[in-house]
Amino acid sequence: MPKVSKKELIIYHARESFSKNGYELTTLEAIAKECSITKPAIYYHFKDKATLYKAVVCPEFTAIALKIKENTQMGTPTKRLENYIKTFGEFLISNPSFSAIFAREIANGASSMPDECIEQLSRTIGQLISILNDGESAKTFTKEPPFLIQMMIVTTLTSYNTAQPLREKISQYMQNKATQAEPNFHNIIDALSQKIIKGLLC
Amino acid sequence: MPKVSKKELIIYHARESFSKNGYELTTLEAIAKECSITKPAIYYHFKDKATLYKAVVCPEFTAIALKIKENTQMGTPTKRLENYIKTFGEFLISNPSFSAIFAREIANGASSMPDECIEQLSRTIGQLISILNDGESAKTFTKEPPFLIQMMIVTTLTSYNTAQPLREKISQYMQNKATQAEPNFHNIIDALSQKIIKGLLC
DNA sequence: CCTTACTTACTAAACGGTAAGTAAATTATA
DNA sequence: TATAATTTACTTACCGTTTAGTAAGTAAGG
Repeated sequence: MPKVSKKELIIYHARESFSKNGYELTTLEAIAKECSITKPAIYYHFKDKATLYKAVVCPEFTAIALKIKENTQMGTPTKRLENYIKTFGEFLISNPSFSAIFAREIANGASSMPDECIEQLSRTIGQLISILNDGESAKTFTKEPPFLIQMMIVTTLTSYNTAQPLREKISQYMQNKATQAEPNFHNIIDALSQKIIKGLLC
Repeated sequence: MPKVSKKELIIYHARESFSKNGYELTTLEAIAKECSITKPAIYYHFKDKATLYKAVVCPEFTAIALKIKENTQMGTPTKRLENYIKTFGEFLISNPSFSAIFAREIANGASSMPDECIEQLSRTIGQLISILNDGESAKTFTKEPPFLIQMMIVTTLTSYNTAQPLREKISQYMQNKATQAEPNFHNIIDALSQKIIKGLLC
């Protein structure tokens, strides 16, 4: 029996809606309905819509930053980079709302991203930079712009998730091409990891 | 003296706003103001907001599909793939509004993308599939999910553009790390192209 | 009796879209 | 060729709905 407070319930349904519909198309009325309460009840727990949004996204950015840090401390640069990519990918699997929220934030230039999240993101990228630098020093990696590598990892994976409906629509236009079975996301993570590491090796 | 019709002027300013603010936060009133006309004048030229949006995005998708086709017909699979990536990248440079619009469409699962654009996108991906297949047959490329490669190319490049404000914010949190000069976008295209091709080679 | 956790009822503003009118250009007609 | 009719390209004024946010009231628990 999950003993979840009403506040957490609101956050849960808000996350679903922000992920599915985006910030603008999410209405507090709809969230309230999902929670079987009324809209002003949300205002009892949260100052306004933007604050609710923060309550939705900040924990996710904090969690991913923590996991990345935990999983990319030890081993060779290659192994650490592999773990970086896999940790991020696995996080997207266990937090299905995150891909869409993150992809929209990037598309919007992070204009509405709370500072707290940006700080967590910097930590994550700082970790990536340290891995790339170590790999460079050890002459295993070539020198590349770290932010490009970050984008290759995170936007490829998040967009692969959000673009699933697009893939389905596109495959309808591809009658001629053989419709191969869609790889599952674990395979996509592995394939991306291999491609990026191979691309970086000296 | 650029002889541009009022209709084209509306499309121009609409593109600017859709790119900068997204579909929901773009108001017809604001577009009208930019054109020095009134809102109903827009309705004289376009049925509704969605139709105006189509008029903004469809030409871009058609143009990129055409350019890709033109530039990736001849040469070795490696050269064709390089051209695919570079053509896409150069298109983003000459069409600065496109990155944000495209990135948002992907983030939204292309739910509001006109069928016409999806058809153009399918053509583009069809072209990529043919390059990858040829490379596979020639034993130069390993077999990879084409859609993953497509995402690695297009979302990395579009997001690299849209994420520029984010990069600036992040660099403020990175006092300790040396702030290396930001590579220009041509270099990013080259670097991505090399990484992807290297990752795909047998 | 006071705080918690709400509900009902409401306001204000924004925004997509429309109705109706009009000046200027274009075309048809006498 | 002068004039009447029509179309083009708008404007002013407005409507209806949606939605964030608020004021005020209330039932339950400590």
